[in-house]
Amino acid sequence: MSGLDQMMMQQIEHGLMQDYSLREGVMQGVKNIDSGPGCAFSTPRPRRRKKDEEEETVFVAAARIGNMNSPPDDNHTWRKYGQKEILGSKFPRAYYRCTHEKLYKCPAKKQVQRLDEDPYTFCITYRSLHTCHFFTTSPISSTAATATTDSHYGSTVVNMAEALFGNIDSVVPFGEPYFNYRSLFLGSGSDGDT
DNA sequence: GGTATTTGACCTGG
DNA sequence: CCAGGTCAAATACC
Repeated sequence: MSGLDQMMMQQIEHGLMQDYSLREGVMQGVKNIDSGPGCAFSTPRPRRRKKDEEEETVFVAAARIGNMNSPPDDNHTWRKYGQKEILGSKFPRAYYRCTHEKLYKCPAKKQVQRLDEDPYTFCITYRSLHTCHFFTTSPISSTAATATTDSHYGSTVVNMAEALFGNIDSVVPFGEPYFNYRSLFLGSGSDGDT
């Protein structure tokens, strides 16, 4: 098994995330949710919630030029699977899942909530870890992937390796300039904005 | 025709 | 019971 590899991936992804987060000027706050009470599987719908999953809340400010209507994209493709209006927020919260969730069993999910205080700022909460780290359309995993005969993926793996080794700039073309980010926490009430 | 997105309903947790 | 989260069906766009 490539458990080590997976772990490495996670670390790398984390680093990468921080990397691009810094690029965009993002304030990052990681909150690990840990609940003790275990849930029995008696329910007909084992919809697990509050596990030892990792939750990363990232505040990112989108540019006020054009794409402010949509949150900045990371190195993954997301498919919106729901939207709900959150109490206390003027804007609805969007729920996204990895596009390749079914292909690569990528449990990665993210919630995008626009701050009512700053419509230009998005509160993106990343949940779970990505099994598909880069390449929105190409799979990862050297040979673990189902496609082993497709030489097309060969270059992908190489690129990935380069990305992992620090050549991320080559594979992560951030063409969207984000600026003007504000780190504000709603609910704190300690913000003397007058 | 296929895929992604949209909207409502349903379910779970607090 | 309320709020939040997820799924499913329908629709729009590619």
